[in-house]
Amino acid sequence: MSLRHGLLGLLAEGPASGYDLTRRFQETLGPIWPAQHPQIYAELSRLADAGLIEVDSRGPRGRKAYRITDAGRQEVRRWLTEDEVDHTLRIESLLRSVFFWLLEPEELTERLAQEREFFTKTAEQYRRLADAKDRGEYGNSVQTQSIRVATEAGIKLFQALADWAEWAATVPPATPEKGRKSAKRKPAD
Amino acid sequence: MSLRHGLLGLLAEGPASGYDLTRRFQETLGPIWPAQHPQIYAELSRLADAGLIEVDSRGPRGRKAYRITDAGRQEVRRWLTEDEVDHTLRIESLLRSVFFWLLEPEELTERLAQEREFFTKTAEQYRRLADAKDRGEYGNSVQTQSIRVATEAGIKLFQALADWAEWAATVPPATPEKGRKSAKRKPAD
DNA sequence: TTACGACATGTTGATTTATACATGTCAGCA
DNA sequence: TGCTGACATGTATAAATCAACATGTCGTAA
Repeated sequence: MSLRHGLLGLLAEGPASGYDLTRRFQETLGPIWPAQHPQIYAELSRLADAGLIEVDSRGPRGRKAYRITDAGRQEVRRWLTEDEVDHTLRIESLLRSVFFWLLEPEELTERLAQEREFFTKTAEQYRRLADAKDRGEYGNSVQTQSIRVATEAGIKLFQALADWAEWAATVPPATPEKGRKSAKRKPAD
Repeated sequence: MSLRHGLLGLLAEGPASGYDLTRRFQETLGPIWPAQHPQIYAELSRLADAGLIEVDSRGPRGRKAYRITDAGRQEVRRWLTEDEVDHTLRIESLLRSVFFWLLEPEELTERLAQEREFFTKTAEQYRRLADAKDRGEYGNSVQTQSIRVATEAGIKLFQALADWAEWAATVPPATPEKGRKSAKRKPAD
């Protein structure tokens, strides 16, 4: 249900078409909340049916821009203030790390180096974006400021992951079963 | 497809039943890769059909423990070494932060305080777990060491988010449209 | 003028994930 | 003995997501 509210939130800034929203979801929100255009168009129809948005204008090439309604504005605010935040993450890198013991030391080193590079680069990107915003390149509307705050999260998050990959590479390879009894599990019950 | 490999990875440690695996997905992997039991049982059937796992033993109450096959072991390793990591995240907290400008300053303060508390607590939990592991409470098998590494990611990740929430609370509330022109967007095209 | 690429919106089907329902077993205790 | 709660596995249904297909418009540059 977050896509629904994400769309409403973006439309609270001003009218936009499905195409616009798709681009913003891919460019700005892509790393934190991916969404493809079929899902977006479908959700826009549902939002319109529910009266939370309405067609604002029709442009060339069948372009339809939607505008948020009062009910819609109320609904985003309700979401932000009343709905519980779902803190579930889904990070494939971390899932994989649980199985690192299956890799040979060299394979692990290689993998961690790749991960570290990716995370470092991504953190860099966010840092550059934040700098541009701090220089005022995107104006200083309230919306821009919120995105600046979100960007800071991106920086800190990816920097943390980069630090993690660096740290993980320093962990000495486990000497399997060093005289200790293995973690072999017998079936419970 | 990650659930499939997650299950294979867990089974690489030793035989386990759907029930066991469900618990481990909820307890250990829950925060980084959620999965409910219907999905797990279904995937186990598919894995068995594919010959990547097989029934190891049958216990009381219809309990079926699965064992990974050689093909399965090969498949997890292939996944870890050859498949590209999907770095897409999905973080509702961050999605919401893009819309913070819709909140009154007091509402925002409240929200950020809640977020910070949650992230701090979670980081704490991981830290305690890591300490216990470092004291050797879980033995020192290679598997335990991998989980220790994953735990470190949890610590760093949630600490970064906690720091972010703390930092965000210090950002002065934007004075909307201070003589500058608004970010109101006209429909492109 | 015609061909191309960007714009723009949709449908279809497959896969994945989540929620709710349903069933039965076994251990321990009252 | 009968009840309860944890164990254990599944099905059914709905919702969310993704990949692929499909269609048509408009501007522009060769």
